[in-house]
This record gives sequence, C-alpha cells and structure tokens, in this order.
Amino acid sequence: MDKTKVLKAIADETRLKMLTLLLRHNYCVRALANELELAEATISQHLKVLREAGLLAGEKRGHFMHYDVERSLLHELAGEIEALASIEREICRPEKRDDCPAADSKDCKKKGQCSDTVIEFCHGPKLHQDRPQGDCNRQEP
Amino acid sequence: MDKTKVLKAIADETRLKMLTLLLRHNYCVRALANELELAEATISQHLKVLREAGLLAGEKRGHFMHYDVERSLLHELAGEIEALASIEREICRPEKRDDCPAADSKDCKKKGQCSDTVIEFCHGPKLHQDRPQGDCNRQEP
DNA sequence: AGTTTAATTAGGTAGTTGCCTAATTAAATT
DNA sequence: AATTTAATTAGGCAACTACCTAATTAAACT
Repeated sequence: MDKTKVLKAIADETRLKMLTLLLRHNYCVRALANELELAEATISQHLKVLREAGLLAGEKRGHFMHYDVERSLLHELAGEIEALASIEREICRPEKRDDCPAADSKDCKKKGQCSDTVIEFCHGPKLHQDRPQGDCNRQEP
Repeated sequence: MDKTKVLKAIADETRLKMLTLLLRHNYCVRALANELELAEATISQHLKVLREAGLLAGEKRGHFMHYDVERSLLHELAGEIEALASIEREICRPEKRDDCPAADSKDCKKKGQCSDTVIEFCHGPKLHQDRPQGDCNRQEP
C-alpha cells in the first residue's frame, strides 16, 4: 500500500463524500455528479484518483460502471495510523549509540555541558559562523 | 476535529517523516532540517501545517521549541477511518423512501422496468435530449 | 542596553490540483 | 452496420502547495 497516495486520495472533501456514498450504494458517474453537483468529467477524475490509490475496484455491468470500495484497504490504513500513534518516545542514550559523540547521557543533561561536537551532532551544523550555546533537545525532559 | 485538514496534514511524505521523528524524540527546527535535508523555513512551515491541524503542541523551552505530538488525535483519526470502513451497504427499498418515485423494489429490478421518472431519480437528469434506457444501479446486485 | 540566535514570516517560483467544456472511446442496442 | 450513450481523456485555467532565500521577530545571554 502506498500510504501517502491513499491519504492524499481521501484528504479531499469531495472524494470522501464519494467514498461514503459508494460504501452504501452503487452509483453511476452521472448519479454521483448529480448528487455532488459537479461535472461528470470531474467525478470521473476523482474516481481515477481513488482507483489508483487502490480504494475502488471498478467493473462494467451493462451500461454502467459499478465501483466497489476496498474496505480492507481502509482497515489497513486505520491500522497504520494506529501504529503511528503508538510509536513510543525513546530516551536518548548516547552511550548506546556509537555515532553519538557524547560519552554518556550526563554529557547531554544541562545547558552548557554539551561539547561543540555533541551540539553539532544533535542540532546539525550551523550554517554561518560558529556553534550555538545551548542544551541538547533530543533527549527526554 | 477537522478530518480533511488532519488528513491533508499527514498526506505528505515530509510531514509524515517529521511526525515519526517527533514521536520518538524532541528535535529543534535545525535538527529536523538537517535530518530531512530541507531549509529551516520549509520545516517551520510544515510544522505550522501540523500544528494547525492539531497534531502538534508546541512549547518554547530555553532556546528551543519543543513539539509534542498529539497521539490522541491520531488515535481519533484511526477510529474515524475504521468507522468509514465499517459503513454497510444498504439495500435500495423504494417503498421506504417517499422521495423515490418507484412504487417498490420490483420497479427497480430489471433493465427496462424502470420508468423514466425512476431512472431520472436514480441517475440524475440527462443533460441533453431524452432519458436513457437502462437498469437502475443504485440497488444491490 | 546591546548582541546573539532559534524560529517564524515575507516574497517569489515551479509544479500540482480541482474544476470546467469539448472531444474521444468503447460497449450495448437498434 | 449504424446509432446511442456511459465513461474517460484532452486541453485549459485559477487556486494551492512545497520549496527556496532573505528579512523579521522574540527570547536569552553578555
């Protein structure tokens, strides 16, 4: 699943309305256009966005297109957002990371204690003149 | 919660990365800019989008801004998408809707049986000449 | 009070999006 | 075979977005 693509697809008022309509009933393009007061071509383009995100499976039956919403993808997306929300805060432990120039977490505690190298590691290189003075804010409060 | 606003906010690769970084640690703007190889101003603007969607609570501590991710809003969003996915298909019962011109669901079953009025109700008015011939596709297969 | 500096805002540009009308395609009926 | 018609694609336009550099703001340290 292309998470960003799916999110972009539903991050639009019109497409969200279309989805909720299609979850309840079949609609032909003209019925959707009528319901949402938009041109048929506009609806067709929105359907394309939803289809290419994997949210709709289309099938032609008789004269009309019948679109089915891929509920499973929506469930999957909900799961991914839930997983994101469940990411836990990590305590910064310089001694556990060999790429951190601080010897241990004590080097990271109070303002003024950080060496220039540690500060540059935590805050990135200053663009202009010299290093900033300040505490490393990558750690827990 | 402004659902569309929150979705738009996270429907962006860069902002999604920023969120995952901020869920684990505090970062100052320059550290984020450094990590994501973007200008500080760009990061600041992305932070604004996330903040205005309600996803970040910012607080100035010493020299640096400390942003906290509103995990509760992410949970809420996941719930809303889950709810969307759980919308059930409804069977079209014209006799239950006084705005539907079909007498009962039999009027809606087979191709050719729909009157012009019912077709117009289901598919919307045809833009040009006359009515289409065809089955109503607003009902269950 | 003056200086430093993290963060934001202003201003500008290229690329994208959402809408329209008009033209085209493809399938079903006559 | 010719016609009808649902849906899509093409082309065009205004509004928005993501990025940049430069200017500004506001807070903290001399």
